Amino acid sequence: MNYWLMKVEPSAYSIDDLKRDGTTSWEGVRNYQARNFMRDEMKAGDKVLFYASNADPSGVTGLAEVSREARPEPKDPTWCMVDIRYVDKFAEVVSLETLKKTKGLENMLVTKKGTRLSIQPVTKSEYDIVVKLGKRRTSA
DNA sequence: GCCAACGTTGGC
DNA sequence: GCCAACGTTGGC
Repeated sequence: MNYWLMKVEPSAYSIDDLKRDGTTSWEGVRNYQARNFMRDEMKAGDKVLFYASNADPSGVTGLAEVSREARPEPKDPTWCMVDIRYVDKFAEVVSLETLKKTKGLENMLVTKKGTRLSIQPVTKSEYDIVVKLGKRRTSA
């Protein structure tokens, strides 16, 4: 079982879109490193942190899981896509700022400056911490 | 909208 | 194979 973080701009596709659609094909990745993660390491059932970039605030907005392993994109077989399935929408965005200041997440790639990789591996421990943050409701 | 950081391209 | 120029990403 592997754990991932997948980035997308909410203007392109949001957790609400995924909730509505149930599953979606993750197309359009045009980065070799990200493609190789999908092609070589993503398995059905892997857990996904759904991350909104260029958002207000940017951060993890919910959870998904890999429902179908990588296959070539029909129109552009150099690249490939997986399917992901909606799992949960967080009550509140776990913002990048929160990720940065949470103990145990210091090594997450997304918190590091200049990391543009749109699909990133995360550890189980990092995944669990983010889920805990996302499910926690603020008392305010 | 700005701009730093990064990946890719292409001339040599 | 180097590296400058260019395009893109993404936080702010």
